[in-house]
Amino acid sequence: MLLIQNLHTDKEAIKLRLAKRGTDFSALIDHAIALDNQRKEIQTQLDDILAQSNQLAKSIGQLFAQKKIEEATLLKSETGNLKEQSSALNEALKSKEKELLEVLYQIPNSPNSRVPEGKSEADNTTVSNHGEKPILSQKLPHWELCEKYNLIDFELGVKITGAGFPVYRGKGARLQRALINWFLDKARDAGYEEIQPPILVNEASGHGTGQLPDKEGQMYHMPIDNLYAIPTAEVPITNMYRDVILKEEDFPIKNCGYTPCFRREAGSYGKDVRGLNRLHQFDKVEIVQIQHPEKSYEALEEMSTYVQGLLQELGLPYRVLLLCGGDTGFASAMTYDMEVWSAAQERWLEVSSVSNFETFQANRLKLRYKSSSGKNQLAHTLNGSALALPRIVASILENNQTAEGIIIPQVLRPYCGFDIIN
RNA sequence: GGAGAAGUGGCAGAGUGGUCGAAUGCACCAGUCUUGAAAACUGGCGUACUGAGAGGUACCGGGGGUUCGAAUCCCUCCUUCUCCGCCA
Repeated sequence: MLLIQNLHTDKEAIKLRLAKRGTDFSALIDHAIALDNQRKEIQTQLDDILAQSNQLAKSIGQLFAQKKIEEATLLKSETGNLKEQSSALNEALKSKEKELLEVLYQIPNSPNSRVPEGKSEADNTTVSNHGEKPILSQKLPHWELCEKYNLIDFELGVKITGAGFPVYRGKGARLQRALINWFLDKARDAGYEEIQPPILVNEASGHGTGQLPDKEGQMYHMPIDNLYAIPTAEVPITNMYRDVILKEEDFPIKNCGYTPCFRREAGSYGKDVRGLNRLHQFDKVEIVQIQHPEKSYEALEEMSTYVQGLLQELGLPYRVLLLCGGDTGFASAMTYDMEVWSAAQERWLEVSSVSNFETFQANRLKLRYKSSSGKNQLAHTLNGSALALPRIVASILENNQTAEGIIIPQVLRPYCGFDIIN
């Protein structure tokens, strides 16, 4: 959520930056400012009435103490009017605040100046390309390879749960475990503290990172206890810092965590959901940083470099995209996507998204730090996948297929305990 | 799941309807003293909204209520502790 104070002071600049998303948010911003001005006015009136009430109550108290019952009773009769006014104003204030919040919830983060203008993924900038696309004699898509080598059983998952809940078995399961462990070890080496968070979160956490209220339909919800299955470890890990005031020397905070992730993916169809391309349950190692505002873009680059290092070690051809305004996530100010080449599908698959949210999340989270001047200021939050498993697996299987079997990347062999799937 | 007790500032802890945003102690910050430190002394020491400022308002686990007035009374939810039950 954008800061209403910033909308007051930087209105035009923010409008200009938001325009890069390809949608005009001017009207919403003007509306928000108008609502906030109305809110302030009501607030001032209410404060004034409450001040009068408090004064009166104090006087009544004193009169009672002095046993001046009659005078006190007289004053009491004056309070009715004030009470009516204050409860009316209070209601007006609450509804105005709610109205304002609803408008603010609709305004996405304002993109960083380096973010290119554009409406859709077609307008993303390719920052770099790495590695060679393999030339294969046989090109089986990963879902056929999974069946051939009995690695992942999609239909068994349908039987047990439903589409998008695959069953990993044998070397398929071991490869999963190997990837998770390798990712976590690499993250730890890079200075990230390993976290094992809960994978069910409460409503407050959903609001903290912005999944609620707008993306409610994308999460699995357990109404009996009003808990949500996390769509990413970002939710529980970032929420560790909800309502926290950090010291400046606490920066940077670097956390990583492996969790299963659950996404309803309502509305997806076709080739996008084939095989491992899009699942309802998948595994991911996430990296999260809480940073000083002056250091957050440095951190973004560092995280991008880190993720690319993983892809290089896995030997997967990949490209880095700087997302355009329209494709940048709602809460993000700037996002790099890493996509790996899927040799049999002959398409790029997104395996990581590294974003700087600046204060957008911190504002909702009330995640602040005490600056050297002693003032509490919002921190910056960043996160990225490092990495999401399914598409990495798809890419390894497809790119490394040979007549003899699927060659396991060197770095994973000690973790897998085998070097080929055949 | 059942029964009981409790939740107050960074921590400890007083406060059971009226000058209480909250005593006191510890911690912390600044100053005095000291070559320096410690001790002692003096002062400061929560967050948010609002206002140019003085100030005003809200917050004593969350929400709601009673009252002229609530940390204090009532309802409800959450959390913690003790006992019982169940259980990886």
